[in-house]
Parts: sequence; C-alpha cells; structure tokens
Amino acid sequence: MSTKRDQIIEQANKIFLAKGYSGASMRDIAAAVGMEASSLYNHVESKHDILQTVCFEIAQEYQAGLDEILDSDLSVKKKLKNIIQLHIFLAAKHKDKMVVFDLEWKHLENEQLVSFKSLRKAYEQKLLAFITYGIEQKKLNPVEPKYMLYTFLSGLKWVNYYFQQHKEKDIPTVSDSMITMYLKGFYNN
Amino acid sequence: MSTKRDQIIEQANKIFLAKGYSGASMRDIAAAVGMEASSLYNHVESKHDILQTVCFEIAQEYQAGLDEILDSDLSVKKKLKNIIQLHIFLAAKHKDKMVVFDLEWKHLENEQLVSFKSLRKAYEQKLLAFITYGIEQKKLNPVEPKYMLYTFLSGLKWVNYYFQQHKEKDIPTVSDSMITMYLKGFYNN
DNA sequence: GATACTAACTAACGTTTGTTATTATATTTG
DNA sequence: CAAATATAATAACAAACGTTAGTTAGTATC
Repeated sequence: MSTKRDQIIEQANKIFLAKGYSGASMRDIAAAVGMEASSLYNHVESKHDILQTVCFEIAQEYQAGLDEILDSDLSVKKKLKNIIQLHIFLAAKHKDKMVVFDLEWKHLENEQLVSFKSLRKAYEQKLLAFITYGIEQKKLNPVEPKYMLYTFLSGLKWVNYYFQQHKEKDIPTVSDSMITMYLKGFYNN
Repeated sequence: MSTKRDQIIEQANKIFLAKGYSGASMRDIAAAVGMEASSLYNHVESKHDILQTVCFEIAQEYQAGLDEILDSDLSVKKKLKNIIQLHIFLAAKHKDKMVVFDLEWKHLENEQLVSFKSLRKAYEQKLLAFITYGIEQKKLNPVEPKYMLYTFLSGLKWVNYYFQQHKEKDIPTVSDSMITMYLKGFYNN
C-alpha cells in the first residue's frame, strides 16, 4: 500500500518529467493527485522536498549497487557486465524517477545541491578507479580513462527513457545487447 | 561582429543551461546582457523565439552534416568514423547551445514542437537505416539496430557538456578515443 | 534642420507562482 | 460517545512571471 505522500511524489515526477522542475507547478501536481495545491502541504514540506526525496533515493541505490559489485572479487569483465546490468535494472525499476534524477537535480539548493554533487562525484571516482585499473591490467582498451568513463555512463542513459514506455521483459534483451556492444564494440572486426 | 540579437541569444543559452528554460526569466537574460527586460523585445519576439532559434539552427546543422556523410560512397567503417567526428565537431563549435538543444527543446510549442520532433525522428531514421544496412552487410555486430542507435547517440552526448569547459584542441584526442571505443569496444579481447 | 528609425528606459498589465492561515470534515484513539 | 488527530478545502499573501504601452534619447537620411 502506498501512502499519499508516495502518490504525490509519483505524480510530481511525471510532471517534472513533462515540464521540467520549474515549469511544473504545485497546482499541476495537486490536480494530478486530485486535491488542491495547499492540501499537498499536509504530506510534503515544499516543492523542493519532493525533488530532494527522489534525487537522494536514487543516488543511494546507485551507490549501494556499485559498491557491492566493486567490492566483490569478480573479474574485470564480470564486474563490467554487472555494472551495465545494474544501470539497466535501476532504470526499469524507477522509470520516471530516473529521468528526474538525471535532469532535474540541478534545481536542488544549498547544502542539498552540494551534497548531491559530491555523491555524484564519488560515484564517478569509484568507476574511474575501476577503469584505470582495468586498463593497467590490460583488460580494457588503452584510451584516456575519463573519456571511457563518460562514454560508458553516457551510453547507458538512454535506458532511463526506454523503460518509461517498455516492459520489464525487455531487460534481458537490452542487457545482452549492451554487453555485446561495450565488450566488442559496434564494428565487426 | 555579432548583433545584439546574437548576444541576447548567447546569454539566454547560458541561463537556460543553468536554470532550465522555465527557470530562466527574461529579467535574468536582460541582466546578463546589460539592459532591462522590456528592451529585449526590440531584438527578440518572445522568450520562445530565443529557444526556437537555437533548436532549429542546431538541428539543421546536424541534418546537413549527416546527409553529406551518408550520401557519400565511403565504407561503412569510414562513415561511422565521420559521424562520430561530426557530433564532436558540432559539440565543440556550439558549446552551451548544444545542451539547450538537447534538453530544452521540449518547451517548444504547437507547430514548432511538432516540426522539431519530426526533424529529430528523421535524423534517427536515417541513422537507423545505416546501422541496419551495416549489420546486414556483416560490417557491424549483430545486435538489435534500435539499441545500437540509442547507445551510439547516447554515448556521444557527454561531449556536448565536455566542450563547455575544455578547449577545441582536445578534439583530436576525444575523436580518436571515441572511434577506438565504438569500433573495438571497451574490453581488450 | 526637420523626419524617421532604433534602441533604450520606466511603469504597469493581468496571471501565475509557492506558500501560509484559517476553517471544515473525516478518521482514529482513549 | 468524546476528544484528538489527520486531511481536506477556501481564501489570501507577496513575489515573480512574460509581455505591452508610452516615452525619451541618439543616430541616420533627405
């Protein structure tokens, strides 16, 4: 059973998604939930409160997922596969929330913005260390590690949008394709 | 020499970038240019006018660039390389504009929104046909063409952000790395 | 030197914004 | 059943929004 607060956050995300954080009004959100704007404040502290709840919930799940993979003693190849699958799994699980997490975090303010950025930075740093190690061990191709990090994360982002419209049954197909592309590239050498 | 209109559009883009389209006010833009909000209307029809100018300018350059490559009689491999370089070149050329183009187009309205979406769709369709052909010819690895399309385009997007902070001299290094990653993958098989 | 044009200003418009205070109505608890 | 709590609605707030109107100063044209 989902609380009213959950429903509000869910509807808010759909509207943030369509109109952007600033373009979405509390009245829009209230209408989607079926109440007046002022009544939202019985369940939610502020508009920022909604955004912040989503951003940090997702960030935390990413962190936990990555840590579990990197702390294991699997091979570089298997870790890479698991990280790809983590991103796809979270995209399918959170749908709309992922896009808000991805695009609207910049509307966080003050300590929350600082805190969010540093979580993000930490995530990238861990992944960068993994990539750098992989290259040193000659398991990964020798390109500038930062570029590989960015291309990797960037290339995975479309799944956040994909699972808004597609069912979870696509997860294995998407996973397999992504793993093939990342491991072997696009070109048939 | 850049006209006042160009200056307004340039500053507006920086603010769209930082605050999003809805979060950016005409007063913000005016302040960045050094005038009052109402004076902007001597050079610009509306806030939407600014957004639309950017979105369609960039869309047109993408289209022209892609057509030239696909209409040539180069090999699949060489075409792929050229498309990668096209995206990197445009990212370095347009900096802030690219991000607005990427994220804020959804705030276009009516016919402009419809028109923009169909340009975007056409671009993806051309690229999809190219990929499908490449797979048929066994030049590209056999994965679902749509997934390859999305991963390809998505993976290139980070360069839009990268060249906001980095100089154009990085273009060759970034290009080489991207080509290696797309052609050979990340893993050192 | 009068005329027209450009581009800036101040002031204001009607709306919409996030949010609060107050009040009414359910729902839960003692 | 009564008291207390949670949740809704109405009304209103000051601030900010995109945009228009009216005006003024500077520049170019004849």
